[in-house]
Amino acid sequence: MTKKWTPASAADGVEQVLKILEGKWKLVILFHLFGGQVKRFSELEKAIPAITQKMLIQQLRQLEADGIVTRTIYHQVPPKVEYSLTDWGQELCPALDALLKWAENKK
Amino acid sequence: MTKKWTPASAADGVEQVLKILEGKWKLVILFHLFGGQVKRFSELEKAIPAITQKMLIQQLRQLEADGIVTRTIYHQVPPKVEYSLTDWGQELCPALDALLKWAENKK
DNA sequence: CGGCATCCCCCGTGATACTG
DNA sequence: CAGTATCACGGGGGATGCCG
Repeated sequence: MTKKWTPASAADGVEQVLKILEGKWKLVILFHLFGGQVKRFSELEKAIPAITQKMLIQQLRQLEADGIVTRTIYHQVPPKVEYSLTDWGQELCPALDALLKWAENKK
Repeated sequence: MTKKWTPASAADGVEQVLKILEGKWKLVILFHLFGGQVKRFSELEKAIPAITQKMLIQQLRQLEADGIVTRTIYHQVPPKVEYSLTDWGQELCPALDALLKWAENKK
């Protein structure tokens, strides 16, 4: 069943979501992790050449704080850190798919 | 069928969408217009007390430019302008619904 | 290799006052 | 009623350099 919204509460809810997705690079990062992919910090850097280290870290930390990505640290030399999506993060995929389909319908 | 994405193209597509939804007030406005509602400028002002005139206009203009809302002007005194969603704008509703449902699934 | 700190600039937002 | 114009500010984001 579709939930009952007031304009205010619905906008509030989606606003929370968009705040999570906000930030120039979050989506790019997410799409690189969708499908259960696990990537190292340096792999993400290579995959997204235009991003700066500062931004990559910052956005990853926010995604982590929001419970979307998981950070796994291997205490070894050289250091190794892997990023992957949480289950909840994976479930975001269909929602973004809906947005993409909507965008394609434009014309 | 689900479209085939490269991380880059998918991120690009959704980024365009988020750019459209961006802006502190767009979502609030949209939810006030969903379901075929037609609202006058002053009605939107009353419905969203915290917004300033400048912001309301600006966001409405951007939504209009993006093809999401329609602006109807009645040349009379006093002036009267009505805002409503385009068909494409209405179709955005289910996509936002998907985001809301995802957010509810958190915990 | 992975991450933090600092400086700086730009733009989105807000407050206020004025107009057709 | 439905805008436009102007000023001011705060924070997101970029560049660069240093640490464990």
